[in-house]
Formats: sequence, structure tokens, C-alpha cells
Amino acid sequence: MKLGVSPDIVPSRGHEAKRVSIMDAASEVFCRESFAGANIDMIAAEAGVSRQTIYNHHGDKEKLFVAIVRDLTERCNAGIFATISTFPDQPKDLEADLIAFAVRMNRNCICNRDGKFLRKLIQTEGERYPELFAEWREQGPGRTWPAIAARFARLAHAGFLDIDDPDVAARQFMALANAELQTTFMLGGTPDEDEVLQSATHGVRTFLRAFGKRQPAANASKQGALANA
Amino acid sequence: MKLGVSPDIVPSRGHEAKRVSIMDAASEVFCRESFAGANIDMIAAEAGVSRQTIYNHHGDKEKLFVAIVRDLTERCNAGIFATISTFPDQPKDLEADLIAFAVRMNRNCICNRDGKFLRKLIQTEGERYPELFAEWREQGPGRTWPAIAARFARLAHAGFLDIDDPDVAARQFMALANAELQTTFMLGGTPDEDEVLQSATHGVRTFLRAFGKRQPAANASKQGALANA
DNA sequence: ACAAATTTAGACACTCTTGTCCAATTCGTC
DNA sequence: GACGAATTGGACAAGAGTGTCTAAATTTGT
Repeated sequence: MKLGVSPDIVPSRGHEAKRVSIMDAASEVFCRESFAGANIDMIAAEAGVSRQTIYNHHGDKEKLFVAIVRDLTERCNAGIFATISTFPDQPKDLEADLIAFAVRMNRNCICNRDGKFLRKLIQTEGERYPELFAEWREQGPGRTWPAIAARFARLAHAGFLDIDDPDVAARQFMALANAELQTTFMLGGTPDEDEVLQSATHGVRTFLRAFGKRQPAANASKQGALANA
Repeated sequence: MKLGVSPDIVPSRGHEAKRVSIMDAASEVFCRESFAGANIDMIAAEAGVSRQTIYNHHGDKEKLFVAIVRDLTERCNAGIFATISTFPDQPKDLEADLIAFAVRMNRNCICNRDGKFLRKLIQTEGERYPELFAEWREQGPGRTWPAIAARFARLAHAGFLDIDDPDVAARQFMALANAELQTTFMLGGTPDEDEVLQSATHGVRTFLRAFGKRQPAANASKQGALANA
């Protein structure tokens, strides 16, 4: 039997476990060493698998790389859409709810393992695989940004925000939410929970100073509170 | 003499000219291929120089790489400080002046060749040269962010802006100014003049909605009035 | 327990790259 | 034009990495 995608037959647990283990190790190594710097023996060692097994599963180094980027893209997209679905459409406390959303977005989509790896692989190897990353672009940013923008548009329409261009606002929201994490990202670090909360809090406050209604649509009981910083 | 690829302008003569030519080609190639993926022959060809000359000048591949990062860091810092010195301390038209500043910052420091290369090299190889990039961090972000923050603090003190934390505001200003360039950056592209202007304009508008005084008066005689307005 | 599928370790040929050495040539300068 | 320094191209050894092949060991399903 030839190897390859066999939709009917589930090979086995051990087999599948090795596949996952290889993918994990490979993304780790490709990410750390770049495509050219990574070598199959490293990946095999880190996966606890023999070199030959990697060739059995994936053919060659380049196919392995492509499989990994596809896999990461898919998982990251899933995470992003799952997080978008928690967007506060009917916020009780707009600021708190948006901060919580920003934290979720950062923690689950930007700072997590997959997000970090995908981002780095795109930056590092993007130019060498134009068609692969064009695919990522369509499936990823091409679909997630409109989805986020739509949520902000809805929130504005419901009277919670004063937004001209939801697309711009969405980008600015995300930019503000991780404005303070950029230097950490640069060096491949992972911001801790506090940094994420800090950045999200400051970012959302600024966002609301720019786009918040003067008087919260729901109850305008005490307007003096929001002047405070 | 056989001429190879001479992409640069005038093959102006001299030892020093070769040095520059090597540095240019090497940063280009290291950036495009990553450290491990780059090879000396590529660099030599792109520099229009023999391989041996590179070894004569720089000893080995790693020394060449370090020299390049140092060089880029220095030049980028110079550019950033030069641009910071054009910060509008006494703006006539606050919005227009800040937009122009944001455009300068993006065009001269972020989107230009040196900025792009340095950013990519840091992201790609940062983890492998901790001491080198610690140096960058001190000389670069460690000095430029406070300088930018100081300018915003001064602007706020002069009554043009309403800022609590100048450090946060500085980071948010930059984040907003290139919020719309992120996807382009991801793939190593260079935003064109229009995109830069767009992003800067939208970013500064939002920034001013958040931090601008309601009344752009230069006289801060009635500063208490706007808190409740 | 048996048979098929899978994994393993090691050897292997092949290619690519680094860094060195050297003789011939060219360049900069006087 | 001549001299010394720099550059060149080519050959070279050493090392590393890819991908293939094999026979033996292990795992898996029945």
C-alpha cells in the first residue's frame, strides 16, 4: 500500500501519534532555526523518531514545511474565529468587555504557540513561497479582518461606539491592544499575562477615548465617572 | 576585467567602495535568505566581488553578519533620532503636523531599506545572538522610545494634548500610525507612499480623538472646563 | 500468535558550503 | 612606468546535510 492520504482507513494510533509529534517538533525547529537552518536530524531527535520515519510521512523537507504552514494556518484561523465569536455584541460594561476580548485575542491567537510560530514562519520564509503565503493571506487576514470589522460595525450600529470606518477601527483596535507587546514580539519572546493585560487595558481605554460615545447608550446614570483616568 | 552583476550605481573605485558594496549585498542576502540560507558566493556575486575579498575584509561569515547588524543598528538609530528632531513642538496645525511626522517616521525609519532589513534580521536571528541583540535593544528602543515619549510629554505640557502616560501614548501613536501597514510588513513588502499616508492619517486622527484637547487653543487658561464637557 | 505494516539504525552517494592557499592579475599611488 | 597592496579565480580539504536503501526490530490488527 502506498503512503498518502487514505480517507477510509485510519492507520493506527501509534502512526498518527508520530505524525503529530513530527509536526510539533518540526514547527518548533523550523521556527527556531529557519528553513535553511533546520535539519532533519534535529527534527527527528526532537520528535523522538527516526529520520527515516519523517521521510516516510512527508516525503521531503520542503513538503514537510508546507504541511506545517498549512496546519498552523488552519489552527490559527480556527482559534481566531472562535475568539471572534466571543466578541461582546451586547456589552454590560463596554470597557471591561472589550479589554477581556482584547486579552483573549492576544492570549489565544497572537501570543500562543501557533500564533507565534505562524507569524515567524511567515516573516521568515514568506517571500520564498509566494503561492503558499498568498493562500494564507486569503484564508487568514482576508477573512478575519472583515469578521472583526463586522463586529465593530454592529457595536457601532447598536449605539455603543461612534465609528466612521469599521475596517480602520478594527485594525486600530488590534494595533492598540498589543501596542506594548511589539518589542517583546520582535525578539521572539512571549509576553506574560500581566503585560498582555496592561497592553489591552491601555489600548482599549485609548480606543474608547477615540470611539466611545460620550454617554453610554444603556444607562447614563453617572456621567462624571468616565472623565477620570 | 570581467564584470559580474553590478546592480549598484557607479563602481566607484577603492578599497572602501568594495567594503560598502559587500555590506550592502550581504545585508540584502542575509535578509532575504536568513543567516543559514545565505552563502558567501551569493553575497560575492551580488556585491560584484570575489569570494576571497569578503574573507579578506571580514574574516568569516559570522563576523560579517555581526558587522552588518551593528551597521544597520547605527544607521537606523541615526535616522530615528534625526526624524525625532523634526517632531512638531510648536505645531501650527496639530493634525497636519503630526500626520507629516508620522509619515516621516514611517518612510524614513520603518519602511526604508535599513529599517526593513534590521527588523527582519532581528526577528529572524534575534534568538541566536542574545548579546548582539541586547545591545541593539539598549541602543535602539531603549533610547528612542523615551525620546519620542519626551516629545509627546512636552506637547501635552504645552497644552496641545491631554496625555496621562507619555510612554504609553508614544507607543500607541506609533502603533496607530502604521496599523494599516502590518499585513504588508508581514510578507516583507514595502508599502507605497499612499498606503503610508493613509495609515498615518487615520492613525493620527484616532490619536487626536483620544488625546486631543477639545479646543485646540494654544492658551491653556481654562483647562478645567473640558473635563466635564 | 501470526502476518502485515511500520519503525529503526546505520551505511551510503551526492551535493553544497565554508574557509584556506596560491599564483596571476589589476589597482592605487608615487 | 613602476612598485606595493589589493583583488581575483580557481583548486582544495573538511564538514555537514539531504535523501535513499537495507535488514532487523517493533508495533498493530485480527
